[in-house]
Amino acid sequence: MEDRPKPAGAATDGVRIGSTDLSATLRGAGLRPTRQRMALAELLFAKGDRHVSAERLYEEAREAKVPVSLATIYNTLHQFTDAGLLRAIAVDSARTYFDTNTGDHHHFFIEGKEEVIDVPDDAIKVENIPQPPDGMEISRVDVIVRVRSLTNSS
Amino acid sequence: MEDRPKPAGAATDGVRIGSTDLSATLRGAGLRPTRQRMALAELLFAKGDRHVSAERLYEEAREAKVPVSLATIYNTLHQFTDAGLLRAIAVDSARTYFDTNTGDHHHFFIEGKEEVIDVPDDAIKVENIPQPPDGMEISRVDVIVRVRSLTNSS
DNA sequence: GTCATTGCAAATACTTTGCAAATCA
DNA sequence: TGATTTGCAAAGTATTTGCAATGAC
Repeated sequence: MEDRPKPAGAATDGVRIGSTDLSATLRGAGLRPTRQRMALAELLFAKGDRHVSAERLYEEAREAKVPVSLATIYNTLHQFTDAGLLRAIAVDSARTYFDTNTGDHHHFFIEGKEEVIDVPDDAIKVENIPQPPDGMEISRVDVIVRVRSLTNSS
Repeated sequence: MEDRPKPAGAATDGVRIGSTDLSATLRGAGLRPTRQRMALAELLFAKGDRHVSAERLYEEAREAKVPVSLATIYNTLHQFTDAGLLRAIAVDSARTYFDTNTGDHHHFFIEGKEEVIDVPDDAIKVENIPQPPDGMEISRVDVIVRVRSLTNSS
């Protein structure tokens, strides 16, 4: 486990990453702005909010001619997540999706297409969240609205 | 894929399985009441609402001296799920949990212990669920309240 | 007896890890 | 230069599948 250092100065929730100053952002997160981290950050944050799997980001990196291995993709995604630049979402017990929007919001999960998209406008409100079990505190509340296409019924 | 037949007469949501009539329940779901299906159904439904992983059920079966293979555990869990006797929950992108309560309710997920428990009383209400994307219908809304112990902070 | 079901072992999908080579400050 | 990071290949974990043997009716 010599990879994946816990960054000291982790960013706080809801940070928005500009398409510039990536270098500074990485440094602020305690991560050296290396070629692959810069390139991956660019891919992740340049296009607005996204939900990517490791494999998808790997493909995009290949398409963009960014030299990077799948192992590095995984390491980087986790480093970014630990740094608060990404958020991991568990919708599908098969792969992990990483969300570039770390703010408070919820998701649609499109069954069949295995795709995650944001619920717009943060419309959803969850009421009456119960007391967590004894000695526990709530770390996050996730709402997943699973949808399927009206045709092509599974 | 000669295993895992889609049962014809799938049970409707919210069915409660009594500790008896397992045989009839299985038949009703289009599944032959075989030794292992009966035994697994017994393990699953006799003790009230539970959230089990395949591996956990496998252990329980071994402890109960039920002769069954892990492959059959997986097949059976999926057959029961397709039949509406179980519900699969994705909380942790690592393993799938199966819930014996198929009714409308939500979950706590205890980080660290990797354990799923029901939110009591169906207290949670989700408001303002937005329109699904075009040509899509909502199949389910899942709320996961992630909790962690106050001590032992991760 | 026939067809569904089971179990094994091999295969698959995703993710992690050890370690040597390359890179960054 | 010295510490971090990368990449490869191997390992690991959860799950699925092919197919011969077994079991249900």
